Amino acid sequence: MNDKASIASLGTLSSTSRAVIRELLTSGPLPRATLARRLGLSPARLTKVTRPLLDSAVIYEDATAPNKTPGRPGTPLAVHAPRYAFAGFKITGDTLYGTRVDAEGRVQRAKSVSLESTDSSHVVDLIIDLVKELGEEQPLQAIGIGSAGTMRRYDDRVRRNQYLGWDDVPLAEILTAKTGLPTVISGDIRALTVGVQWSGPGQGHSDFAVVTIGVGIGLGMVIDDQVHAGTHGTAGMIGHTRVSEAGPLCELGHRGCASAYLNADSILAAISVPHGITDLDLDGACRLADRGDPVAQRVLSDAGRALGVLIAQVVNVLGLDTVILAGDGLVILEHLSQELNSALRDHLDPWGTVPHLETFHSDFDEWARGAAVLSCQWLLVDPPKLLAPSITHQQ
Amino acid sequence: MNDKASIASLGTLSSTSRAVIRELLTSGPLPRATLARRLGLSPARLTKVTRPLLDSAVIYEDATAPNKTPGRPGTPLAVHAPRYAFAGFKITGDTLYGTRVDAEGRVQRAKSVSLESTDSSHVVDLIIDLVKELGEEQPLQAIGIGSAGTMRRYDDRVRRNQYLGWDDVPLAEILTAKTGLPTVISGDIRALTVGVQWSGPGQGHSDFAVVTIGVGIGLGMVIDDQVHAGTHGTAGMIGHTRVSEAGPLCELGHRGCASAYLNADSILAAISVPHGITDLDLDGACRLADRGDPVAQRVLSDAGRALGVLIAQVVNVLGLDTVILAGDGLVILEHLSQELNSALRDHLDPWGTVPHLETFHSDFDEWARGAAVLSCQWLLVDPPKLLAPSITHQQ
DNA sequence: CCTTTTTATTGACATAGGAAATTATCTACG
DNA sequence: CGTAGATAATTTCCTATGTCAATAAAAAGG
Repeated sequence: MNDKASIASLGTLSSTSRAVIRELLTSGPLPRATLARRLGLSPARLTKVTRPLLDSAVIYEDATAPNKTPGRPGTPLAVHAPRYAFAGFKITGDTLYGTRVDAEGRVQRAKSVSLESTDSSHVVDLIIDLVKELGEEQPLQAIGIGSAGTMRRYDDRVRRNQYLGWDDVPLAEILTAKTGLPTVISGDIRALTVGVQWSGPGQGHSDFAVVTIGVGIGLGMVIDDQVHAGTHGTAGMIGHTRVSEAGPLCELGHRGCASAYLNADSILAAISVPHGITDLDLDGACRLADRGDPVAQRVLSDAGRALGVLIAQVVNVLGLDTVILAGDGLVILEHLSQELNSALRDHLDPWGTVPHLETFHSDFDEWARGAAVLSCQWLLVDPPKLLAPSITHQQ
Repeated sequence: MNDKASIASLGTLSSTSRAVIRELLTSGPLPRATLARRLGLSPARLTKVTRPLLDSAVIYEDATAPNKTPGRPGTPLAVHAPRYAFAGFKITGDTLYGTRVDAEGRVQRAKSVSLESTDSSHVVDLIIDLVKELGEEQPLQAIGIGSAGTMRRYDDRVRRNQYLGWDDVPLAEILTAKTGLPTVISGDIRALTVGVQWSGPGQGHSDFAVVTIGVGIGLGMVIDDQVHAGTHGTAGMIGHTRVSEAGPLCELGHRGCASAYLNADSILAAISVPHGITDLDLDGACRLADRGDPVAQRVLSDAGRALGVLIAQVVNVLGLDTVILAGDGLVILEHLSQELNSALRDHLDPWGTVPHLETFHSDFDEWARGAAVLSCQWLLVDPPKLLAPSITHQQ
């Protein structure tokens, strides 16, 4: 009949429609019957909910997959993911990484620019330029930003960012005013975790943790399908957990804390100082260890032990069976897996279960991608009140 | 008109009605307007939802509280809590503790019996007898059971209980068959945590942890208003967290683990062995420390340090601002608060916030009370499908 | 007494959802 | 090849849940 225009924003759909899309995005194409069972709806309702989504080309009927069970085969529904684009940014102390992804989290474009200053108005200008550039070919649904700090899961401002020197910058309001796009802010590790959850190795897991190593140590966690940030956004601060009473000092003067063993700078200093060398990087450290250098070997095995202890503690508290390792420091992982595993087993509670460890090799763009996926999740889970519902059901 | 009979089971109410009752039970009497705002409903809906609840005397209109703001004062609604009774049990290795509580978690009766054997059929018989006795004066809404083990939040069976030697006992099914009452099983620490959450010091907090010391170390956590149990019910297993690389051995042969410092038996052995005494209890240990006994003082301060490290780790992972200390080992707390606080501050992440520590003095009945509150929460949050809805709305 | 302010109720109406019957489309099997 | 059995999807009809706008109610302060 009346050919409705396509849906402007996924955030204006009804909660049931959004639940359908969420399920399709996180689980892949599914027939109506399966969807109905998963969402606890009747088949009748599902037909009624999906019809307007089909009419407006938010979703489509997938080619019928071959079927070996008796009975009429279901026609899988799938989201027209490429029709919906999201912009995601990661702000580090010196660089702004930006990506455009589709609803399934596939990166369509990526671009990074150096920060000339950490002044918030400068960074805002850079973000706006990048938003315009990324949105040239296709309108954007939302903007997601990840940076260090103590933001809540879906926050509207940057809180306590030590690298940028920002405290309480209402970035979402500013960007929404200047771009007209709904914007959400989150801690970078939380954004990465959402990327892992919806379109990474966390898919299909209701509970897991992401542990990142690199400049610092990060912990993101998904509990009951939700990213957990803590009351004040301070969850996952495990970088200064004491691993040993002896051991090296971290930059805060803690002896034997995790960052003193695991931060890239700590590892490099621990190797290069005794050897009197400079210009070492993690790859170089690994090569040294491969060649039998005792200092490098010891430093890396100590790092492995520290990581094992950390993971064990997280698993003991949360009772997880999946932990995903990520971060740019991951190159050292194969040199420390032995110590890691033995420390993990040694510190796990005997009544707990040994978690499945997965590695997720990722660069900085992956953090920006996570922020984009975060904005998509935000629209589909907890959309801001902006516009009137775009489609209604008729019986 | 037709004077409907009073509601048989709270579990048969609609989800909105249950949300209203939940809010009233956890926040106390509230006027309709406030209730509507908190639950995200329109005032009109609230009037319509609460009318049948008033008609059937599930709730009542409280005496109007004095009011100083302009405008018509609201009439607070309150739950007829004493009309609804729940039975809660805690099963230890040698005793069964039973309580009957009302919907607000107030204990109406309590009784405990010793187990003659840990045989499940024997324990089942004891529970059934106690259920009958507790339900004499008033019909029971549900049964809640707490025991050690790796049960999920609202489970139907006892899994891996080391003290009873049970593994996979379908206790809920058995008890429902024999008593006709909906039954829910949970880990004892989780049951205690629910008691703390709904009618204890956790009221009003969306996120907090309960740490218990006594025979063992327990950790219960509430995240986003929900008790967290982990995928396999193994969350909160922090008893064997390594606190130090030196230190005493625990019963599993871990050197310097938390139980080696904090379990009642460990503390008592550490003091009585050097002194060559027997028959020491925790009160005695405290008296020794008060009198200046260096062994007792050292053992207790070590315990305080261990507890501080444990709490810091939990807070670092979860980002909590409230931690509640409980358990029968709490008597030693004032002797170790100094070491506890310094270890806590020393091990907390500098970007985290120092949590508010509260103590909750409780006996074993409190654990049974928690199980009863758990069954109430279960009915109101996630009721089993048993009966047809008992009241309907008419426009 | 009247205005302001907030709470509570009412009735008209829209939407979300389910149950049961019906139709559609596949496999298995004689 | 045709039919029985199984499962998927739709249709029809009904109910439950919710909003909106208008109105009444109950206080405080002139």
